[in-house]
Amino acid sequence: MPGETQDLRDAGLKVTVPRVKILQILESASESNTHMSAEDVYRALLEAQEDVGLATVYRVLTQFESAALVVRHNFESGHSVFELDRGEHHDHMVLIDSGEVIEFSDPVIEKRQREIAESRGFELVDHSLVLYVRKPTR
Amino acid sequence: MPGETQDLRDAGLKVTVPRVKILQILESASESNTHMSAEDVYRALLEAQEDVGLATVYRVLTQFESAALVVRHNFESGHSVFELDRGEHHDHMVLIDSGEVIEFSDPVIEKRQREIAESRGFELVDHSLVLYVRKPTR
DNA sequence: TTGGTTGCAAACAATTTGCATAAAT
DNA sequence: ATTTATGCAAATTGTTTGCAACCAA
Repeated sequence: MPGETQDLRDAGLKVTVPRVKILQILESASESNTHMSAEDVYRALLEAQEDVGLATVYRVLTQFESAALVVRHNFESGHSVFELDRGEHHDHMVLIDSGEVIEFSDPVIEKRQREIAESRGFELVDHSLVLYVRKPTR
Repeated sequence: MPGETQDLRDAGLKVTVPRVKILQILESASESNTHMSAEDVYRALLEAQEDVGLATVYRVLTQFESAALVVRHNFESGHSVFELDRGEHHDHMVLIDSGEVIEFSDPVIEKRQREIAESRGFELVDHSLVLYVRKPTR
């Protein structure tokens, strides 16, 4: 009866060991505000002695994305990273030196984006905003 | 003495046929506000009867990026698209249905981004903003 | 029981690299 | 004459798919 089981049921997915375990891994990553790649999740599973194939990790993550349990980001080309969808929308700030990701949300920008799209005659469906920042030189 | 030749010299790159031709292709794409993938550029070269290898296209585009002649975007995972860097910064709006890319620039958002980074104690170095929009349903 | 799920290997797509040859300065 | 660039094929990387065995409902 842990939460993961219910989350999976709600998403209409069968409750299997790989899926529960992957959800748990994403949950702990979420606590430390970390974004994981499929490869990262795969390694975490191996460390936890779980014998899950990499292909399954990809399949499960894609299913989770469709079920809106996770959000996929393509910050850089070459690979995707995933994070648990905790509902509230936010944007990202990436520290150039460390690669650390900080989340933020700003109503002014959100509003302005909608205005810009509408002023061009469009409806804003989604957006992606990443600020690349660094600690001031001194 | 065409402009491309000088651009390459200024960038410290040898003036070769592939490089000049690729610059020209990116220039005409720039006029029609189009973003091209490496594959797109490669096909354009073939159509122009230029016998340039795909690997060279990748190498040249990467060099152009380092030389700040072009900007690379990763709108969607799987492949990069390139556009000539005409100096003025701008963001992008992608039409969900057609994939068409529209450029825009908004001082309010630019300013706010800087404020957000600074309020967290960081210096804004760069950013990426993409609005995914669609034509209103009716 | 039975259809959804998994592991494994093979298949793919985008991009990179090694190397011998060709071209630019 | 040197140094750098190119073409081609082979190698890499990230991700997807076919399929037989497996497992949750």
